[in-house]
Amino acid sequence: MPELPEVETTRRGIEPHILHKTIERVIIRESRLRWPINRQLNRILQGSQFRAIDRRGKYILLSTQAGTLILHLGMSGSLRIVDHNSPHDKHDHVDIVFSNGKCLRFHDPRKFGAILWTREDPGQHKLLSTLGPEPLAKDFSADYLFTRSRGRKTAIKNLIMDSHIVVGIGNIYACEALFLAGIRPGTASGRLSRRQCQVLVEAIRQVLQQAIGAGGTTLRDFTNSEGKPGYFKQRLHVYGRENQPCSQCAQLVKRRLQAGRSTFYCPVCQR
DNA sequence: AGTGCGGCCTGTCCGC
DNA sequence: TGCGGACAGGCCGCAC
Repeated sequence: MPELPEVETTRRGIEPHILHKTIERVIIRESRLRWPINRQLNRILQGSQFRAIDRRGKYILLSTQAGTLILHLGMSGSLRIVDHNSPHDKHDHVDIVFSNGKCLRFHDPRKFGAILWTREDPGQHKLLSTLGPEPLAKDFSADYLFTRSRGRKTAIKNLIMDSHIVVGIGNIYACEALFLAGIRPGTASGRLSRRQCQVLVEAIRQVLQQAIGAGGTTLRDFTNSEGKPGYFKQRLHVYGRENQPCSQCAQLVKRRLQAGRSTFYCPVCQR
């Protein structure tokens, strides 16, 4: 589900409610996520506080003095702030309960998400150490993308969805950024010109920033930390719009499968 | 090293 | 109504 804008929306939403709040207990109802949750989490976190709420790519990092909780929402995960006694449903797998009666609740029907504990610098963790740059940071530049795409035959859409190249871009925003940049999603990465890399980097930044501003995209079930949807769906140009007219030229938007994922594009505006 | 899949899960929707 | 199959905001880990 969540790409960078949804994860950032979630991070901003939970931060004021959990930063520097004392953890009373951790309730694990289902530990079988993508990787098993550490069963000692209650013992580890009890009595401590989160001193920073960060994001790296699609990971949310909750740091205590002793270590860091690494959260990933997978395809269907969400985090909400609720009262500790609010009734839970069958996919509410974990509660982190604070002494002020508030609760950070992890919900994930498909269980592709993850909750991992590490005592090390999270940047050194196996899952994070090989990640590419943040798309909104300076080191994600036209030069960088041009260099990394040289010699690559893989489609440009797949390349920008590869978190080892650049983090945070999933299926929706890859399609949207390529539309804004006027580039066919199936173009071999190595054939992009320097100029096209420049345009694409700017398009990625633009679409992510605007989506963050709108609180993310809700297609079906994404909700923010207050349980409310994001509003970027209304501003999608191609994603989910197969056979509907392109917003620029009225040609019908096409859908095709790329690496097993649906790709949407305008055959006229994207070359 | 780069590329392409299978697999992890549950839910929903669509056609028969 | 029931049932099978396709599909869904991700990504690791494995073959080739």
